[in-house]
Amino acid sequence: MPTRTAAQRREEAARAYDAFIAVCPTRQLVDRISDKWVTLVLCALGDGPKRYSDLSRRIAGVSQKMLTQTLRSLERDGLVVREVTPSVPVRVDYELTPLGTTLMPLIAAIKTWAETHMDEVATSREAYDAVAAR
Amino acid sequence: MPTRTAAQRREEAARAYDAFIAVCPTRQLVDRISDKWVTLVLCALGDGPKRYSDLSRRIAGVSQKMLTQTLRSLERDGLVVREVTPSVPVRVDYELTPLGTTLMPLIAAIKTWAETHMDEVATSREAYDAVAAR
DNA sequence: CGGAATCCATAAGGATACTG
DNA sequence: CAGTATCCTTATGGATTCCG
Repeated sequence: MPTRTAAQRREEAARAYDAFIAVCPTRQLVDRISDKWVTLVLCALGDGPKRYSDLSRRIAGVSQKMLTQTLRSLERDGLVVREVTPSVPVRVDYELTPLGTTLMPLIAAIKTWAETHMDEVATSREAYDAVAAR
Repeated sequence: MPTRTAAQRREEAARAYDAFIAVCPTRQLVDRISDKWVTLVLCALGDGPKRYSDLSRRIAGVSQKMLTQTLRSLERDGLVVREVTPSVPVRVDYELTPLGTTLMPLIAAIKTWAETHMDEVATSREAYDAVAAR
């Protein structure tokens, strides 16, 4: 009889796998929200559908290339839907899918942590830099 | 004759964006956990202090350059502490600070979402790519 | 309006070699 | 052991131009 049960060994293996193998789902999700604009786009879509031009206006500083690229990847991941109205000129709306919506509480949690603790981080940075400057 | 040229409007947008970045703690946190290795390091430190060499072994695929760089930035942000034991050879341990520990539930939430929904994302990607291939 | 395609500067990051 | 320094390749992303 081993010192660890099969369940314990499985759990350890799963933890190791989940955390450190490149193909783990967590890694992929982190890569996803890592993108500079993904969070901002999801945030902008959080309170309802938006037109392409609305998004580009709301997310100041985004280039047309990056906005399109971000929207495409989100569409590919099934997090947003793209709806084209073939009028003249064309009208394109983007909307969160149900799956994309389930991601919003996560964004909210990140936001909450940030608003609660980022001042501590800022303080720590100043202290660190002050020492490094000497 | 417009009141402002396109260039002027772009410049204003960029300035507004900079201001937004400066005051937005969420943006800063996202930038932080966006880093490819930050989440993995925090995860590895989640169950106790680790030596430098332990970390580099546990986080398969990280180069020593990126590991050091990541640890430095986390130390600067006050999320981990670096403890040097001046033995021969040197021994360096890294440990989560209380502040760093408060970030763990967030990582856990991300992990949970990923494990719950990444298969849907994968399915969506396959469907999207299948259409694009035609 | 909502993109696609191209060009190009910069930054990120890996490999390697060396050090206290 | 725990880094630092350097080189060099690749990825990122902005600007610009053109199109249905």
